[in-house]
Amino acid sequence: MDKYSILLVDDHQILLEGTKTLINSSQLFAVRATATNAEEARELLKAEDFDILITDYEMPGMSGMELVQLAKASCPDIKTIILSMHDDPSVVRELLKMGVDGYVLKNDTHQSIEQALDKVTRGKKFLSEDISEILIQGIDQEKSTNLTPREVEIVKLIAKEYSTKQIADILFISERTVETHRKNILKKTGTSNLVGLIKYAYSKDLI
Amino acid sequence: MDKYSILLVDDHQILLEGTKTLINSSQLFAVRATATNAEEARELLKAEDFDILITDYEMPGMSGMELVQLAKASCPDIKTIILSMHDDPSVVRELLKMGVDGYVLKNDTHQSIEQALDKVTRGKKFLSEDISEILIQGIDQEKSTNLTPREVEIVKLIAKEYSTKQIADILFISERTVETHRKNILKKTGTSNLVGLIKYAYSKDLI
DNA sequence: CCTGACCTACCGAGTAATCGGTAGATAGCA
DNA sequence: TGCTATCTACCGATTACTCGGTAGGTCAGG
Repeated sequence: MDKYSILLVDDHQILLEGTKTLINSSQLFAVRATATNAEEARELLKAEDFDILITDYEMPGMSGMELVQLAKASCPDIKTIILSMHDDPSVVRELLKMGVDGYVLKNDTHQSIEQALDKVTRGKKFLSEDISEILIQGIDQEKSTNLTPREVEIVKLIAKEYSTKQIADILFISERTVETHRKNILKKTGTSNLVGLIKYAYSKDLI
Repeated sequence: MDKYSILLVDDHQILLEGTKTLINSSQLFAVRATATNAEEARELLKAEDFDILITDYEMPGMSGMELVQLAKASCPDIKTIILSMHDDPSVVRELLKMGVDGYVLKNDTHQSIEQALDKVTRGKKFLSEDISEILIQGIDQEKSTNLTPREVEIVKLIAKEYSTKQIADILFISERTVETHRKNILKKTGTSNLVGLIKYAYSKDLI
């Protein structure tokens, strides 16, 4: 059985070499190509099929995130692992939303990468321990709506089939204000009509 | 401890007497008053508090259903049991929706009434065996949408956030037709806007 | 003290949905 | 064959919602 072929991308040459050596010492995985920037990686992705993409997050030019998008677009089955110094919750969440399979912090032990490779090839997600903690916050935040309290209130009333006018009466505010809230809510939830809003409300347990 | 006081209503004198005797032989229940029509019963309900109302369904003048509504309105805690020859599913469902606590068929054994009294006083519902079967159909029918196939199709498209125009294009029919369908769907589902419709769709697993 | 987030409010133009009709075609069932 | 359900289609009036602005007041945190 062939080893899993890996494309390894990092703009730090030293880290690149070290990681490559580490991976190649494994029985299951082989770094088939490396790149020090996203554009280079992109060319390699076009030319050849890889099983796994391991990429830095912060890179000059195209970011790791964009690279992941490109990779997934041209090769939907590819597994992607982000190598990053970032433990910023919002970044992590965004990446996960985009379908990144693994997220490894650079200050983790090298075992993290091995574990990550093991997990993602089995179709699972891998997150460094520190990231898991972030994710717990993340889950909270994902359930929390990013709508303001007032907006949540209005969503609930909309979901109860009240019209703008009725909501205005209930909350003792102007119809104009309700309209403004609606507008902002639609923008925030990324939908363009009531239907999307209600579905959003369902997904957030607002109903 | 006092016996539960019962108001017994039936326009058939013989059945009224028989049932009264039956109940009064119980240690727990006592028929405190009887009536042979709904208006009479209504007066009694105004004058006095009862724990339980047992009423015929088919009566001259006001129906048992209306009587139940009145009773619940004036005395929300009252338990209501319907005595009926009807085993029409739609009738049974309608009654249950209205909050009737028990439903006993007249051709059931007299034990049914005793069981019904026992159950409703413990805050549970009672249904004659035959009725239970009807209810199983009822559940099926409640899950089935009563929308036509075409209408279901349109609901699903609405739920996917397509506008009337878009739906018309997708189905190769006129916008007018889609509008007509929407209208009919709203009427059938008893809602007046998209919000209610989407909630309906959720409840029916159409999404 | 200033900034940012939030709530409030208004305007106008445009689009979409609702309501209440009518009505022809078709197909199945009694 | 006649009844009923369904799908189709149109009309006009009205209401509701969407979108893109602007903008003032409040209040918390840096």
